[in-house]
Amino acid sequence: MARKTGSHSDITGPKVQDAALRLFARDGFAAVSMRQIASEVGVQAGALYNYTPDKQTLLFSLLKGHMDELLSQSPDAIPSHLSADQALAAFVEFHITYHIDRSDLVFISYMELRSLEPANFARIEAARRAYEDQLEAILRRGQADGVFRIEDSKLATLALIAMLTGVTNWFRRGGRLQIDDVTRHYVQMALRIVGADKQ
Amino acid sequence: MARKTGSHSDITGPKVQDAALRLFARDGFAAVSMRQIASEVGVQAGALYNYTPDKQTLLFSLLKGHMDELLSQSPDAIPSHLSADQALAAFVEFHITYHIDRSDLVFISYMELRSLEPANFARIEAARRAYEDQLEAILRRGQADGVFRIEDSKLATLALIAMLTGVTNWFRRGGRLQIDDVTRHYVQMALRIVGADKQ
DNA sequence: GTCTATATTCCGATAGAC
DNA sequence: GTCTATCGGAATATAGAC
Repeated sequence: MARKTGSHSDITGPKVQDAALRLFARDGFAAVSMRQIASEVGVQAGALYNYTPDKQTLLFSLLKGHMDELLSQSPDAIPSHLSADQALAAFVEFHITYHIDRSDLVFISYMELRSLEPANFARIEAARRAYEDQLEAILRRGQADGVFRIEDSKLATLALIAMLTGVTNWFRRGGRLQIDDVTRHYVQMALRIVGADKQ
Repeated sequence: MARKTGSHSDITGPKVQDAALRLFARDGFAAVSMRQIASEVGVQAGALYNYTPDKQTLLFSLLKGHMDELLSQSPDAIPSHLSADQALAAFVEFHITYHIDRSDLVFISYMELRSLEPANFARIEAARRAYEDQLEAILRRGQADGVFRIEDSKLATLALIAMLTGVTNWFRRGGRLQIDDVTRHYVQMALRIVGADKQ
């Protein structure tokens, strides 16, 4: 079926998101112009406004989509057949493998929160906290079961998240380490942090 | 001694740096205008150019000053009377206490590196790597002494730095935890990561 | 759906008076 | 050292032709 010339909404739409993500991560939201995004996509600036009402909403939709997918793919409850240390290992593996090929999204999710209007900011922050709460639930379960030796589960949660997400800052495919190596080491470090390593 | 009206270089200079740091951290380098900075300082935009040749150099001088002071205050060698675990504990305490009241600098040092010209970027990156090498030296010493059980000292260094620096993202003075509480917990977690905790 | 053209605003940086 | 004024350019977003 031939398509009318100049009608490419199902192609152009994702290209706009991809280009915006890449450019926002590379240069920062404020430094990227709508003309730059349009140029990457291969259209003129005016055409972008068929896909987003404004630049701010374009950023928000990227971050919202990221958090929604993260929350939909992460196990929202601890499977009952797993012990706390097994659940923690699974969380570490999930977190690293999910984020490792999304370093651009991780970067702008952390950095361009401030570029969001307050209402949009609040929605992203709430999603992030919900995700962190999943990890803290694992730590509390390990505390309760006597498997983990943690004094402050909130502090340990924040320390773990920072350690794990930091991988996206330096990991490069084809580098010295494979993803499996990285997850194995980080699982061990995570178990050690909570006092559950098997020596 | 009376001062000539309109002459305030020793007062205005630091105010320019302070205002630029705060605004860059809040809104991002590209989003902040020289007019905004001038307005914060209480002068007109043109007057800023008595203190910096351009906006880019203003950012670089902030980051360079930060790294220079960090490197000058951190112990550049491991005191010989300290064991590796004592040296690690000292590093953790230094890193947290140094950075905890400099969250703006930490933030822009991580985020606005990309806003630097390549030559300036390289200088900041080199300083950052030199700092990380100080931590890795401690880990290698612990490995050699048999005090630490680490498979990959580079990986452990990156994990530790990420975990420790993450404190600046959430710590607030007057909050639930005092700095001493935070450092105590993080020293324990750091020792656990390297396999040197005393159970 | 995309284009061209444009209204409006703001930017970094400089020149010259005081 | 700070001011006012300004140059040259680029920004977001919109209007209307096709």
